[in-house]
Amino acid sequence: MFKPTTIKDIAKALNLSTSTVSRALRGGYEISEETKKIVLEYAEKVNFKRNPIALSLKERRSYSIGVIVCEVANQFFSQAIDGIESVAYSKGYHVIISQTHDSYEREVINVEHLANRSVDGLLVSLSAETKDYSHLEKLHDQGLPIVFFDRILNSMNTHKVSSNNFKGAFEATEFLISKGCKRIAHLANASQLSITAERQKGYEEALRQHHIPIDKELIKYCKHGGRDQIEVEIAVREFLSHDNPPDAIFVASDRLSTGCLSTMKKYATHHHDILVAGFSNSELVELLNPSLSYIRQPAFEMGEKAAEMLISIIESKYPIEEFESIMLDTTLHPNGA
Amino acid sequence: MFKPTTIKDIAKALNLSTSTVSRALRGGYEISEETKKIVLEYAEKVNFKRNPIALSLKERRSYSIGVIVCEVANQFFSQAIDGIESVAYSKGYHVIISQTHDSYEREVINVEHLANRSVDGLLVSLSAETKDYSHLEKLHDQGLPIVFFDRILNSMNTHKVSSNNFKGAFEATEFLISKGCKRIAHLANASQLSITAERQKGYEEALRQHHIPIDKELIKYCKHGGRDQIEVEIAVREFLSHDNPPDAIFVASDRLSTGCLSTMKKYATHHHDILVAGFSNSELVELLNPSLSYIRQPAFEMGEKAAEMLISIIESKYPIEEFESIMLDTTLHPNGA
DNA sequence: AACAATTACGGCATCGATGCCGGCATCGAT
DNA sequence: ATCGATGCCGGCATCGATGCCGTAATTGTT
Repeated sequence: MFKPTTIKDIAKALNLSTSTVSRALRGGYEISEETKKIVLEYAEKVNFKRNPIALSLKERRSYSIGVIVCEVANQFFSQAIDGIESVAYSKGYHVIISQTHDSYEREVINVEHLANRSVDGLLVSLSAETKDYSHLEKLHDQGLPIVFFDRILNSMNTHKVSSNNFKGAFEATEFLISKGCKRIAHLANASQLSITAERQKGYEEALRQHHIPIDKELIKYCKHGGRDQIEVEIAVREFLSHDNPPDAIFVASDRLSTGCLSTMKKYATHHHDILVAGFSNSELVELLNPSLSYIRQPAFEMGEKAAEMLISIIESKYPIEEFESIMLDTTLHPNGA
Repeated sequence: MFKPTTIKDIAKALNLSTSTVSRALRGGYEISEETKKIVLEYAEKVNFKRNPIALSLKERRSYSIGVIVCEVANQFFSQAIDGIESVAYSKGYHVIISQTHDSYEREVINVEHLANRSVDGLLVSLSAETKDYSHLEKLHDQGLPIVFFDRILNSMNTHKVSSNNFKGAFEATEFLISKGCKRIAHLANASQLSITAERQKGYEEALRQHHIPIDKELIKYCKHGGRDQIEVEIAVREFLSHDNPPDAIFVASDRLSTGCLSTMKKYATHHHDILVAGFSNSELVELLNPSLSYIRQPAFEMGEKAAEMLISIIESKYPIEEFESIMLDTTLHPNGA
């Protein structure tokens, strides 16, 4: 069996009390230099590591933060996680990652699991399916620090980090217009997500400013966030088979963008006539065919910011009253014909 | 502050002892139906959740398993993690993911962190840089269950899950030969990795069987696993600028495959003359240009198997003597001209 | 020399949940 | 009526580390 050395083992071996050993190892004040040296050397020798579980129990904190994302395979989130980890590690926190796969039930289970395991706080990007937020609100009311990033919950009073979705969508749509497109479809994520509304507004505003009518038949939502490829296929094929088909598609997220391209390659004989622009943080975008103009979010920085904010709440001595909402800029990368 | 209800709170509220409450909530034997009902109802009412930290301390186990991978952004690993999670969740275990980014130091830090946090076992895929295995051997000797997957450590006596790298590499190379390629380069991972040796053997055996000489100048290793894109670029550009350049490249891993294509697109004017085949579990492969013939590993199944094996060790009442090595088949997906 | 002050360490309770053991009460049996 | 059996529950130690408090021994002060 796996039995690490404890402070008690050291105390017994050196004929000291556990208190003395503990203080020799930590603060060290009130302990003679001589004893300290003996203890430190012996601890080193037997490869002593203090048990963080015992500490968590006593101190009511674990020095770990939980992260809730839909999936780590999505490059936006894996980049954000890298940002989160870089900040967390430098401040002595461990990161526990949990995937919802855009399922509401998984989100509830994972959130409760992490809360029970005494994470000191939660970084949350909502699942596409989530419409009921009571599992999060309950914990927030109990005092658990929560910071949202990307897919935020506006109604909760806490820190939030997002990118400028309106502007990103606006620029992408305007780019398509500048390329001469007149009928621009919009493939959107689940309608209850914050990012969906913001990006749709950007899309519609760009059309409006360029006097292009908004056609509701050219806007389709994927309510499971494209968790199943088939969901995306159906939507895109409806666009393609429209009486008056679009000459461009603006896609609202990473997974949908690639799903859209796959479908086009599979079914559209003349897919080079349709321009596609979408949100994507994939590192492979430049290699794609059909090509994709893409809006990139500063995922790493968003992760950093979110982690910094969460840790500042965790370590704050007084309850926070004033919460911040940070918005970072996206960048447009034009591509293709 | 965040203070969940404890068993003690319930005991006080109902004027019972903590032992009684505990037994009422759990086994329930020796407790009258009446008391049980009262306790259960009250616990439900105040949303009681037992504290897993306290349990971990007492029971010396956490019902969580640690996973060490180089990076979750790599689709092979994110798929493997999905497999791990599906098994772990169904057996009541939580999964803690840790990324090494193919750095040896990060691997050591993360392994020790997880061991300290009392994971019940570890699923490990080695970092590309790792040559010294003492951090893992020490824990294994202390009795911590460890199962390797993909990038395994042959010298350690434990369960292992891998794919048939030899066969996969052999088939890919043979495919390139069948397309008429005569000078086939090999872009490999760090030389100390198990997968590197196995794949190189498959590559060389295919050449041998088809009477193609093995040219050591056409084999290049990326000792950081392509962590920096520049590492891949240098290797590929050396291939391209060779006096007698290759007409095909067989690439040994996911990240290297995409890095190779990027470099070719960037620097090779006639890159369509060079066929590329490589290991990749990316879902975007079919959309890539230049196109990539790819060998796919059953990542999800590998994760499942590895998790099942680890949990079987953890839950075994007697020390395991006989360890298994499982090997799963890959599939070749031809593409391009 | 007598007392205060400081040094250096041990004892003990604590965090939350569990389980052994011990005890009280009620019931049935002889 | 007395004893054993059983049902039902509380007390207490335990897991590892910490920190308050108590205390012995040594040093310093007048």
